[in-house]
Amino acid sequence: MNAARRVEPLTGPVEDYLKAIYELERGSAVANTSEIAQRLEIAPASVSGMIKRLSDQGLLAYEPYKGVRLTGEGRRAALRTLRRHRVIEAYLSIALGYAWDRVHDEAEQLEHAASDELIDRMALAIGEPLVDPHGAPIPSREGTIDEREYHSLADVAAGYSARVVRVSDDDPRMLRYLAELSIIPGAEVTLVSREPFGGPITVSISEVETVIGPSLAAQVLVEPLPHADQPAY
Amino acid sequence: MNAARRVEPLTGPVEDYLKAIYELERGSAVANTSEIAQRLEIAPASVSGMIKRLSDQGLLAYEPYKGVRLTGEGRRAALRTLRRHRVIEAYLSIALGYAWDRVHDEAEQLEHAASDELIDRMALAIGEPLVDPHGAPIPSREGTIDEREYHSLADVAAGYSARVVRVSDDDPRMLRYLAELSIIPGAEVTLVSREPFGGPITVSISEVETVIGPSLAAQVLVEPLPHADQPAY
DNA sequence: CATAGAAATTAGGATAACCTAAATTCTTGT
DNA sequence: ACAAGAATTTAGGTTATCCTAATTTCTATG
Repeated sequence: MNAARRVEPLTGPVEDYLKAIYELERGSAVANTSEIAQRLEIAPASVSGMIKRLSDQGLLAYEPYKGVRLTGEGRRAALRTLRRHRVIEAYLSIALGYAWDRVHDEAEQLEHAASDELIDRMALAIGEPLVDPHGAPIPSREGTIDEREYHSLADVAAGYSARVVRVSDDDPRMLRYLAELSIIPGAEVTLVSREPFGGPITVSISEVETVIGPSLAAQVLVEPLPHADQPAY
Repeated sequence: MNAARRVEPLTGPVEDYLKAIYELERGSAVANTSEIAQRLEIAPASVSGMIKRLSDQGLLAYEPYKGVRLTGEGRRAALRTLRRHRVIEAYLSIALGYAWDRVHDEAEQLEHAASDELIDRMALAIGEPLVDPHGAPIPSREGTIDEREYHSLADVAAGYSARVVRVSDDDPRMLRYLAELSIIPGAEVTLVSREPFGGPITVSISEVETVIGPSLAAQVLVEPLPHADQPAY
């Protein structure tokens, strides 16, 4: 029963660190200094310093040279920021007509300035959506989040179909390209064929065939659709 | 033909200084160190330092011990921030149902984080209003602003009527009190009587009489309404 | 299993924005 | 016209966040 209720609000940079660490942890259990540095576009030495402070503040567990993990408190703070970010993205898209490749950068700024009241009003105004415009799940006000893991389009076997659930959100050019191909959350995609040795993948979306590279396909998360044979992967 | 287009965006604190100086200048031609310090709730010594930097950056004209004035560039920056602030206030109130005593503080944070695109979309979504919820004029995208000056309710002579055009916006408790009395922009107020020597003022708003102090009345700006005799003041 | 190269940390600095205390300049009343 | 008090500035510090360069630790390969 420690975790004295924080009085000082977290600064913008601190929120960014926690968010980055949360997402890196999901991929590999611990977040390394260099991964964090790369994601935040900051020198690794700066990350070492910040990590030490955050660990002193009880927001993360840190063993030098072995990476960091969020504590319960750090995780709550990260999810609070993630909720802000994704509610803002959804609001900008639904209520203000933003293009889906523009919402990320704007939300990146606003998430540090918006009050809880604002986030709640925004969420209410657009019907409390469960996902943001890229299909990423929005944490609840209470700090719970849908942590289901999905396969990517790169894992779908030839002849199988899948529904796009989520695409990676931070590269505007990629998002515009995906939108052109109608590869957006909710779309049904059938995998027509794949070339071996990491070659291109041919997919069909509403009767139109397109060829995409495997690294792009890896950024598109899908859920399997029913198929005569089993299993989908 | 100098004024090299600024590359670095201004920081939040710098925007706050410029906004404060703009408003102080309107009352007295120059803004003094202590006035700025008081308005920003910062030590005067800190203001001296900041003023020097802003003056080096060409945002304001500064003569030690004599106060500061905005340069053209400083004024443009101040109006840009003021537009952000007031568009946000109006949007929160109209589109998100914020109470009018809550919009100021929220806008104070968001004004430093919102992009031009966001401000423009917000303004468009609520029909490009000309004033914020407190009646303050919203600068245009091009940086022009309605600088008309108004008398306050404290200056209205007994027997005359006036329309409320604007109230001071930064004290939530005062705003709630004014709203209770229906002293809000657009309201018609008739000055029933006034006690001498800075005594209370009796006003009538939609047939209801209320007594208010002169310092509160001074925060309420009005425009005269037609009256049998002339002039209104 | 030793060591080269990668990863991480420490050391030493910079900048922005604040502070308090001390010194300076201005203003005003007699 | 001058001295007291008010206003302002200067001096010296602090904190948060970043940097580069140097050093230390880890790890994977021959």
